[in-house]
Amino acid sequence: MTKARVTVIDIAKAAGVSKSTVSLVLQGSSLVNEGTRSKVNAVMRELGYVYNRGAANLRQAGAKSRIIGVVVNDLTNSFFAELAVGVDMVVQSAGFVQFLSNTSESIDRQREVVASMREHGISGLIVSPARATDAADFKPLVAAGIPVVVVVRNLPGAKVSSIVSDNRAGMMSAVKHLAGLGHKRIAFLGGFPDTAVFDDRLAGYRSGMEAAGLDYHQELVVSSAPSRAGGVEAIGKALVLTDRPTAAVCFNDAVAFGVCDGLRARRLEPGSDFAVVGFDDVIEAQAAVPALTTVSVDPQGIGRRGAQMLLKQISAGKAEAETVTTAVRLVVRESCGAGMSVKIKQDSV
Amino acid sequence: MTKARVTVIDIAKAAGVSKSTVSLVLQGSSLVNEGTRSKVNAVMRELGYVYNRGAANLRQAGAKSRIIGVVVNDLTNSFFAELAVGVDMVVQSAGFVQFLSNTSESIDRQREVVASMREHGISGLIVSPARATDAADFKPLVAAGIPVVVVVRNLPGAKVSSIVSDNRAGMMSAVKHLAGLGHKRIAFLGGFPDTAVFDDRLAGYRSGMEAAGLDYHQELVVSSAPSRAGGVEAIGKALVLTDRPTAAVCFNDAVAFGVCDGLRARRLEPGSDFAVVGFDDVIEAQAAVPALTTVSVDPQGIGRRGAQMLLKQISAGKAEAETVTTAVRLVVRESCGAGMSVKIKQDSV
DNA sequence: TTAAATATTTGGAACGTTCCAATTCTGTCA
DNA sequence: TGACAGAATTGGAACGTTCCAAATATTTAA
Repeated sequence: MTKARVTVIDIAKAAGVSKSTVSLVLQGSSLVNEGTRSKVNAVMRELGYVYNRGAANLRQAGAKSRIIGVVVNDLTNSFFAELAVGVDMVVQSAGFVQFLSNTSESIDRQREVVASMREHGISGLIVSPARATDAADFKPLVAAGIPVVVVVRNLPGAKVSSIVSDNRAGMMSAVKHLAGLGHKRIAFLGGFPDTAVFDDRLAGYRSGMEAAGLDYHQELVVSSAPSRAGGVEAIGKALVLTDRPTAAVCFNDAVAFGVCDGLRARRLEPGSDFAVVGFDDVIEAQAAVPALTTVSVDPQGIGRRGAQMLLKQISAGKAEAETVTTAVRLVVRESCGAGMSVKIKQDSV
Repeated sequence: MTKARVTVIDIAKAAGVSKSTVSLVLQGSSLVNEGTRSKVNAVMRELGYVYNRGAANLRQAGAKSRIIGVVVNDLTNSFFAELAVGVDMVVQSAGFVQFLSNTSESIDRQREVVASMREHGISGLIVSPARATDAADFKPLVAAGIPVVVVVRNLPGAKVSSIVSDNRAGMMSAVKHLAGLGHKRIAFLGGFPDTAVFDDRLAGYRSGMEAAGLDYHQELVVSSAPSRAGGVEAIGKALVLTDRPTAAVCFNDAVAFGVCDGLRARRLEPGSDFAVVGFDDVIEAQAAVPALTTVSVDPQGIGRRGAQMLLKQISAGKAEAETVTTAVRLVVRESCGAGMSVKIKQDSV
């Protein structure tokens, strides 16, 4: 059953050449004679040779494992699944393979996973860090010359490359859109205030309000868990305000869905009675009823971009930390009140 | 920048012992003196030692890489993302890491990916094969003593373990449920007829009809792509039948969503005017309007189960091919006409 | 106090590859 | 024909670990 592995030496013997020659063939060297090459290849096929990257990697002693580590904080979220697919695309076509792990927002698990990947000799790492990740956590990696690209959530203070979507501009355009529909009291709902992403989106909200000539009211921003349940909670608080909002931008789509739930529970129809805009454009956003108006961030694109950046750093051998923010765009669907917009505008004219 | 790797020899030297002793410590052998062990550990921490699994694996020459390959045909589909998460859970807690790749239904890519994984010395493989995968494709792997577990789609003829959900029973219960609501003409919509999964589900449909004492009509089964678009197409064909169906079981949830779209396009409300039942219970199913009645298959559970099975085979060293079908359960929500059911039943009493 | 038993440690020799320096072929030119 | 350049090939010596058999240190029993 457990057949002895067929090695480069076996095939050398069978082909009547030396192991060095076989090795040369393996790496496609131009030094080897055409005839020899094809004979060796034939023998390899015949004996069912499989290349042992571990051994090769051992000798080459460098960052040549051709393995890319990918660590995400929540693979169940289709946003991150898409991201992983994007990474896989470019990584695969560059002849690398991807180690993928899920941390479920646990920093401990993240640490384990990263350590394990390191032991396996990854050539680079793409990570969407778990909440509250210490910026210094990836220090040893970069010190060892392993490029790291942080995506989605940035890690202020860490000297690594990162790709984040333009949270500020996205939220700003959402607010401006709502203002353009005639809304004056626009709430910002959901999200944990201690994260960089929250700060960016909130800043976008403020700029948007300002640009639309609307006042910023502290009570209109109500934070909560960035989840569906959090959305329900947030809209609940917002609706008891003496001067009720008529629209809301939400921290993300999950919150937005929760907000819709909460509205319905109070006999308000999202879209016609209250405008809601999400952020992320997850797959469910367009299938939902009403279809969610949201800021689309193209996670697959981020994945591809991050992978490209990482590969570039790997081949350059130099980890020049760069930060890019990717463009986002507002996708207008129904939840912002496409129909209602006309009515409001007529009223105000 | 590129620091010299610190090896077991370095730490041996620094700790004043031999490399063999360090190695013993590394594998937690009970042979080594407690004092020595802690000294060695201290030095390791101090010098920032990182274990080189490649080298270890090379020596151990066996299936001890602690890498599990996971290959899915469509990671964008949240069903498979969930599955991967399930695998990751058990694999990770057993101290393995997961190589994950996506084939996007391409057999070529699947071949590449599997070959690459093999070169990296995976200890085992979990795969949801791309459509039209040749059963013999995994022969070399098992011949080399690498356990393979096929999930979701089975590969008739391949001598590997597999886990599939109980497609037959699931579809049967769906049909029986609809029949119980008073429906007589129940269609089977969507799916490609050349797949094993299709055959199973169709068989379940037939048994269900039979059990309910309903006739099987060839024209009531209309196949199509197993996608949303396919669903639209299928319901279109079904509605022009002279003797229209009043309900449908669908190949999967995507088809079911398409069927709902198609119904609405014809001014029919899914649920009240026409009952539809899906299969898979993807995340969107419960958030949709109307919430989809569907057969829940717990992809994460399949992932966990598959991983356990694989790990068992790995540790046993023996690949006893076993096939398990996991239980499914019908989740009744709105799209089968929860409200309508009462009415129909009253009518028929 | 010594032999036997047990606990601990230790040098090599692998594992399968790549790299280097050196060697053996070719054919060409004088 | 001999010398020489280039093309093609080749035998070790790594790489960082584990394993084995053997050596050494420490106890225990008599």
